[in-house]
Amino acid sequence: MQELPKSYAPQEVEDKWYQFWESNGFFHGVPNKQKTPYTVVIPPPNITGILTMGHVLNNTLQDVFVRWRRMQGYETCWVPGTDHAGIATQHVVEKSLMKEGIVRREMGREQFVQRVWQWKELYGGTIIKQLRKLGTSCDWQRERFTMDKGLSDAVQEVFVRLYNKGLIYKGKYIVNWCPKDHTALSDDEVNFSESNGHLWYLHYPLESGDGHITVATTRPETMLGDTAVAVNPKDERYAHLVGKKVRLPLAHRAIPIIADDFVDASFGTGAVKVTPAHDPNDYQIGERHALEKIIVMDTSGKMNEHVPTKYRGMDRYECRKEVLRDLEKEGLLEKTENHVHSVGHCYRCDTVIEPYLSDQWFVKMKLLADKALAVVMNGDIKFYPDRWTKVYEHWMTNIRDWCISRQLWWGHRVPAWYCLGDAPTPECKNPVVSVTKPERCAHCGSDKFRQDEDVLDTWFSSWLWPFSVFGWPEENEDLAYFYPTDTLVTAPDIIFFWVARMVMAGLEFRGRIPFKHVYFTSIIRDMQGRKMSKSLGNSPDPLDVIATYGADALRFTILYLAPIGQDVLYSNEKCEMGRNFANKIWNAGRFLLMNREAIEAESHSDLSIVSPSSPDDLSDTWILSRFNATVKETTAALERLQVNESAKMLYDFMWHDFCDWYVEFVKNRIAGTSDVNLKCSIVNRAIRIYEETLKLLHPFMPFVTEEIWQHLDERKGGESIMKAPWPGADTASIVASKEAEMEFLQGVISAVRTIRSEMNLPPAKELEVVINCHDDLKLKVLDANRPSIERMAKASSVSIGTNLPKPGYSASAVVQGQEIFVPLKGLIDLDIERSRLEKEIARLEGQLRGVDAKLENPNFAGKAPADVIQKEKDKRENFNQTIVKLKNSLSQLSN
RNA sequence: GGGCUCUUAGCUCAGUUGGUUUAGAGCGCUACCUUGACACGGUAGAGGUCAGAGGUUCGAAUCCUCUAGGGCCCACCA
Repeated sequence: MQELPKSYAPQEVEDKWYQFWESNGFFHGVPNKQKTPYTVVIPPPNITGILTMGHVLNNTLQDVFVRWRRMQGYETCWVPGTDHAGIATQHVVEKSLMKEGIVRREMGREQFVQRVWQWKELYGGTIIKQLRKLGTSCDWQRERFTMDKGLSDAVQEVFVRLYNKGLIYKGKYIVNWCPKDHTALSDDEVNFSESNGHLWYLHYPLESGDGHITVATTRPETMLGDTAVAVNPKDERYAHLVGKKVRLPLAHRAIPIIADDFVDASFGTGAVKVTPAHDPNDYQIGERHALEKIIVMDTSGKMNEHVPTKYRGMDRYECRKEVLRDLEKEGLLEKTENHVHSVGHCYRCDTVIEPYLSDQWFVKMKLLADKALAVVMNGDIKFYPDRWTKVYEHWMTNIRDWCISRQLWWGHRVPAWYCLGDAPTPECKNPVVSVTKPERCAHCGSDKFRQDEDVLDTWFSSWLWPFSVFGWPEENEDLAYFYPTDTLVTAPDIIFFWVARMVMAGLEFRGRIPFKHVYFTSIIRDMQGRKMSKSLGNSPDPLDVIATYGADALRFTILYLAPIGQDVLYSNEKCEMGRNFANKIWNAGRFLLMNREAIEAESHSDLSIVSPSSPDDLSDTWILSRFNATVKETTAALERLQVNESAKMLYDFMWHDFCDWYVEFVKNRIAGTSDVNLKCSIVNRAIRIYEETLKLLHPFMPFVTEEIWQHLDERKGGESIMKAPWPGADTASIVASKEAEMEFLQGVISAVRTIRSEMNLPPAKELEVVINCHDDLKLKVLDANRPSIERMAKASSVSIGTNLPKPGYSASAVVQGQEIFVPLKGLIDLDIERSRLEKEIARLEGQLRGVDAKLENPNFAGKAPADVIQKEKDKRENFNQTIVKLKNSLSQLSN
């Protein structure tokens, strides 16, 4: 066996092992009746996306769950894929065309869509390649894209089914319109932000000629489309005007003054201009009062033919200025106030959205939402952390219909057809909804049809993801076996976009929930707490991090840092923790292998055939106890989805228990014997525990664990740690008394080390140690581990006995009631020792006072459980004894 | 306007149902150590009235109320 390098070099092994796993098909899941399935579907990243720290957290978490369950014997299937991301992708391709001087509209729809496909083949899915660098064990044979044939079929099928059920309808409604992208946006795609605007007070003259009514508005240009002025019916100031008319300035139209409850009499002047075609509230008022709806802008936000000639063709903001100037000229602008209000922006291009009346397709949500709410409220689906349940509930009970049409070219086209017959009947205006083009119009018999121009919201394909990836609507074995999925790991900001809608779709089309657990991840922020964003340039490139620190280091660090539902402040330097840990694991393995080799050479035999000795050694019993406790607790934490907890426990066990103490004991025991068989068994046991620990670590750090595991033994071709069984906890090996014995032993060693350090004694200086022990069990422990104490405390001799006198000029300590003396004649500085002891006594007396106070409190004695009281009494006893002994030492210091 | 969340060592954060805690970790800091696994390391330290006030309890970082200050989400206030 070649010697392992001194430190772990992730860059040299990661790709090798990833290819090994993938080419051996270890990631692939197939229906297997003998096993329980464990299914995860990836939240499909945008095809335009590149890997961010958010993806790293999200996908590492999924990988931990999947690798862990796979080792537990589940038939795992983690379906990866990408989302076609309508607006985002169209944008990217449009931009690249622009560089060639090509305008989308000029090249035509068909050609453009073709270009997007070309773009996708060339550049799309970068993120998928990057994910492999992270080590994700996705089932790549099942990779899907939301525009794949099968998934597109699913979309069409769903549209038709919902339409036939009356849950999809087409209507004229006020939608959020992006004048730049020329498309409607769903409510969720609009970002509202506070902005400093103005409130303009406009005079609308009464038609009767006597006076005017003043309205306040933030968008004066829309006044050209006003069809009423509304006041609150209870507002006495205006009661006499209701039913009268005003003359709309500039447009010179007469419009009525109406009364509507919506109007807040205390805001502005208490009178509102009503523009039903350009404001959602005004639209509602318009519906209630049968007002005309005048659209005054075109789809680019320019004023159209329904406004006076002089404003036509003006941009909405240019028009705003012009309208204000004209009103002022006519003396109709009363005043202008500064006004902070919230303005909606397009989530893609940040253009101010325009409420706009247009023809759109909608999904009726009420019925779907009621069912989807129920399965979360009754616990069929559990959210982690639970508090998102409330957010979900609030949204689901206040849900509005979902606008699913988008005026884009890239996406799933609405499967609705319009008759183009030469002799249309009135019914021919109604669309025919069908997956395929209808052969003949049922009304006029024509065979000419035009398909709806709109495409569907991207989320209209994502909400089917948990079953469309398995081939739905086709019923097949995969779908039957792998659906429903188990754990969904996603960011809380898409709880409405995606999570809620998947629940609806799952129930509607499969009759079953789409997943059982939803893990909402943390948000990764920079050290100032800002969100990672392109414009701030504060998002590290995970691939750089992997190149510098290694994938395992990144994975472990981010898992360790991210408790469920708390945001994480991240910087690259934090990955040093993971890198150092990987290196620590590496070197522990290196130590064991080096020793085994040395012993094999010494014994001229194959060490692996020598079985481990029975665990009569305390360090063996202890490490087994600690190991099994770690298995138990780590597994339990994973079951609660508390990945950071399990990461911490493994870190502590591997570093502090295994390396800091156990390996040191192993060193001492090997050095302390010439019996080769004994040496073999000591190292074999250590290797075995180490190997089991590697398995526990594997889901977190797949690469380093595989690399070492492959060195640990001669492995056959297709063997991998990722196929090894997840260790089970042998609870019988968890022995509290043995852990207590070890704690005592560690305490003794630490006490001597502390004396050495505080007395400024050189590390190489060997010390005499005298232990005065009055406890039979502890005596046995000390006696059995004398060589370890000698080595680990650097002692030339260790005298152990009952009633040993305190040597003169010695430093002292008390561990669990037993006195430890280190004779230091000629070396001791009495002042240092005195202050050491005084400080310790003072500290203990402080503790003692606390315990005394508790015990003297009659309420405590009366109400606390007996075991708690006993514990406090034991504590008091301990403190007392220790204090007495230390005081004794103090008084005899100079003897 | 509603709702959620956070405030624990210089920094970044753990702390599951209130009691084995003398409140932990990593980084940073101090002293010593290049000892045959590891300086990406070891040993020993310093450092916190758990944001503040009240309450419940025998007992609170942990449960409740309020206050202050961060962050987030939802909502039609023109």
